[in-house]
Amino acid sequence: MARERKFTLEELYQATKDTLVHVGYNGFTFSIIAEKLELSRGTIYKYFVNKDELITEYMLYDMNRFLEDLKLIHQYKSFDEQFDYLLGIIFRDRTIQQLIRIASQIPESKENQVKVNLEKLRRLHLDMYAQLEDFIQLGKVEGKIRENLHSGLILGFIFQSIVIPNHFQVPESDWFSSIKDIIRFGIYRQS
Amino acid sequence: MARERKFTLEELYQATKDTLVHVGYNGFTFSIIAEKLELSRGTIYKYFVNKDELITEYMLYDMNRFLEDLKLIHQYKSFDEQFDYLLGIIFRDRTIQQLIRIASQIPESKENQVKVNLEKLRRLHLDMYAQLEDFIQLGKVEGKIRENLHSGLILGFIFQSIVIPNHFQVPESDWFSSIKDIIRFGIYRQS
DNA sequence: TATCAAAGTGACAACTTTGTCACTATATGA
DNA sequence: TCATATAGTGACAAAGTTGTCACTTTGATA
Repeated sequence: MARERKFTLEELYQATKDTLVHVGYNGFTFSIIAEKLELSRGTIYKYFVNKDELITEYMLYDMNRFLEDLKLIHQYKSFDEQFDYLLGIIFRDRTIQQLIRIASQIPESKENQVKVNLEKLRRLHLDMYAQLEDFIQLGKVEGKIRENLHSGLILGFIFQSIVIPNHFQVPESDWFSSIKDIIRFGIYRQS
Repeated sequence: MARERKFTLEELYQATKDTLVHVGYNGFTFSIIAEKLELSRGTIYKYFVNKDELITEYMLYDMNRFLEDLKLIHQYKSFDEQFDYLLGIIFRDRTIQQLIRIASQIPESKENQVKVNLEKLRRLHLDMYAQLEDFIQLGKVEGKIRENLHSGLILGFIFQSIVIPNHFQVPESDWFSSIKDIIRFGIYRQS
């Protein structure tokens, strides 16, 4: 009983993600999205009251997806296996921490849905951090990682390393395994 | 023979840097700068034809300053000393690679001065890379760092590590020495 | 094949940002 | 104290962005 839609929610979210990563929160406009999806700008307003609502809805979607993957880390019992698994999912989803940083730029909105979404995002972020904290603790209990390193620093290292730009077009799998290697053992030759 | 200026170039550049880091290229406006310096917007146009010229002039200034510091690395002969020195200046100037990323967002301008500045910036960036490449080679020749690691990855690792956000307010000097430690030896306990 | 619910459009007003310029202010020294 | 060079201002037009809405399109189904 209705006309066919010209785009799917997934396409819209993909365009939102690409645009956010490319031009940042302040460069994000509905015009850019409309052009990418070959729509008129007005159409997007049928689904989202403004850019903050679109951006936060997309972020919730993507963050939930990432958290589902993250929670599967418990399938692995040893720290080494968990390390491999975690690095794999972060590498696949390289934008996650960039999005977290962008989320913190969204101004306090009077739009109620945006407020609610930002609150939910904050909770997801805490949940994510709790999962990761468990992972670090396991590493310390197993004696795999040094106890004197602050876990916030270790996690920061992991997330930042993953997004090092591969300017020299090193093949993806070599690049990825070198990153894991550096995180584990650093750049110095073992004496 | 003239009226006193309400601001110095250093103050203007400082405001430019803070604003760029805070809101990104697309969020940058003369209004924000004018407000910070308690000026009218029109005043800034007396000195810079538009935001791209201000931003690129500021970046040249800051990049040149950083490169001068970087070149002093040759005062040190051993890789270990160079490593400490380099990490120190990058840590002091945490914004450098963020600025490099922002520079790549400035659109091709028809304004001639902006074109020239962007070209100069590209050359400075290459010069910087050449210096850093020497540093990595020294480390490999001395047998300090592993030869199988791509130097682009090592440098990326160093620059990204420095900007890990210190959410937990770990004292600056502890934070800094832990970062150096992880870069050298990774997060795993040495067996 | 007529109906109608959902999808899409583009023109409009309100608002913001950008760049210009005639004008005002002030420190210096003739 | 007055001439003048440089600094600063705020009002304006042009351009871009945001949000709204009456209208058109389309496809399923009665």
